[in-house]
Amino acid sequence: MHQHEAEDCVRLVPIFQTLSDADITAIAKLVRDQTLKAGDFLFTEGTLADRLYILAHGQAKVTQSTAAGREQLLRVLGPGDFDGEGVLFTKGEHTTTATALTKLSVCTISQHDFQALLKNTPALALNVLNALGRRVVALEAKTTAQAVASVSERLANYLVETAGAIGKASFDLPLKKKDLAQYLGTTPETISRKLASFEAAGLIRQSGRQHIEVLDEDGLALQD
Amino acid sequence: MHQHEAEDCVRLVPIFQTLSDADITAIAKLVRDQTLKAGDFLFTEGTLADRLYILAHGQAKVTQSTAAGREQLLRVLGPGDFDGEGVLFTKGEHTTTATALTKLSVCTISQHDFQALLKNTPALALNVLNALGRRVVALEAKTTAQAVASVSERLANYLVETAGAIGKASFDLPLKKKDLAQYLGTTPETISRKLASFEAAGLIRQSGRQHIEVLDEDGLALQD
DNA sequence: GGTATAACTTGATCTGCGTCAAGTTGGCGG
DNA sequence: CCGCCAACTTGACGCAGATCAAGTTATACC
Repeated sequence: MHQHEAEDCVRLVPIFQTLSDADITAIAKLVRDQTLKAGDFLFTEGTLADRLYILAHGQAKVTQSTAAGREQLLRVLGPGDFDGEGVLFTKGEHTTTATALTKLSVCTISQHDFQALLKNTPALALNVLNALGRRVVALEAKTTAQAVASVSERLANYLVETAGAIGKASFDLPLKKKDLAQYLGTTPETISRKLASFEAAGLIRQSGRQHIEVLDEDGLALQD
Repeated sequence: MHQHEAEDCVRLVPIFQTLSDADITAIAKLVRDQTLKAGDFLFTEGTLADRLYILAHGQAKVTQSTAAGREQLLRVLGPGDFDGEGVLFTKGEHTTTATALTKLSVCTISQHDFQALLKNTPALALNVLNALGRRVVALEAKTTAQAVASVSERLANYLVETAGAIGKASFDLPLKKKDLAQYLGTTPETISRKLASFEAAGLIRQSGRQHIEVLDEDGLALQD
């Protein structure tokens, strides 16, 4: 059962997906898996980074905080996402904190084992390069948006993207407003106000705590 | 001479540095090198990304712009830095623009050749992973700083870092104020004012257009 | 070495959004 | 089904920093 969990986890992850069955079984043996409940930490800023974390089920958020104590949400991990690439280069400390948003299961591989894997499995190294490449592109886009776009723009854009990712115009926000605020680099109050004004403008409809219906995607796209 | 340039270029680059002489000579044969003058583009957003760019001499800036037309400076490339990792994964378009800041020479390798290199040289793949890992960490830090720190903080921090990187308290800014403003996510006017106020507070001394002397590093570090 | 021009400075004004504070609501545990 | 509490909303206010405008240097080029 445990073993089975581990193999599931390995099969789920894009960076392992193109590998042979034999490779996957071998990797599964190196994997340790654990279950966390919402609010638990996968790892925290400043601690030794010596394992790679792979999410099997559930969601987690990755944050970073400044001396001033404010926190920025960098990305949300879903099933198949991984983090902890501090492991990949010079052994060092985590520069971010990962917190479970839901009950979740996560698989980990030690730095040592993962580096050995990379050496023996060239295809894996390419897969990881691809994944990191995408991370860089996504982060660059986020940095740019943060710096040059207004909160309205960022929020409107987020709604359109999320609707697109989910595939329909009516959906539940995957994040609490507080987390969404951290993600967009603003405050819950401002999120509230902007959503209210979008609704007043007939661009969206809100109901319940988290439910949003996008009525006018084009209108949202041209929010200043 | 041309060949010599190429080999220089390959030797300069950290991702190639741990490789054997034989490998380096082989790689140098795949490299194409060119010279650009300040203001020229290495590549532009939206064009096909099919080469890896490695800076041999000079400096370049990497920027990204939004629909609204505003531009964000993501990073400055110096000798040995590389970019264009769009090449590394699914063939796609550049999501950023790179512009020469000075006269510079750059070496490029085609996607095809680079992927072949990666397959045949496992050590190279690891080096590239390390470099990308560092890029991710740096970008995460930049995103966080952008979102939660004031302009004063970001500017003060930039001055301290730059002084540290150069190794002395008195140095020339490597960037025009306009570019520095784009990098820090603000405007040239604000940079001017903040520098003036740092000088008034006795934290720095300015002379000429670009010259800065850091007088009180600790004082800068605790700018709000 | 003078002068044209981009780079920068300084000032005045305006505004988005953060902050603090005081409600209000939804949903879950008992 | 009720009451409690975190999550959210709404309002009032202030300020960092953007913007617009009008000088004031530097530096590069003839």
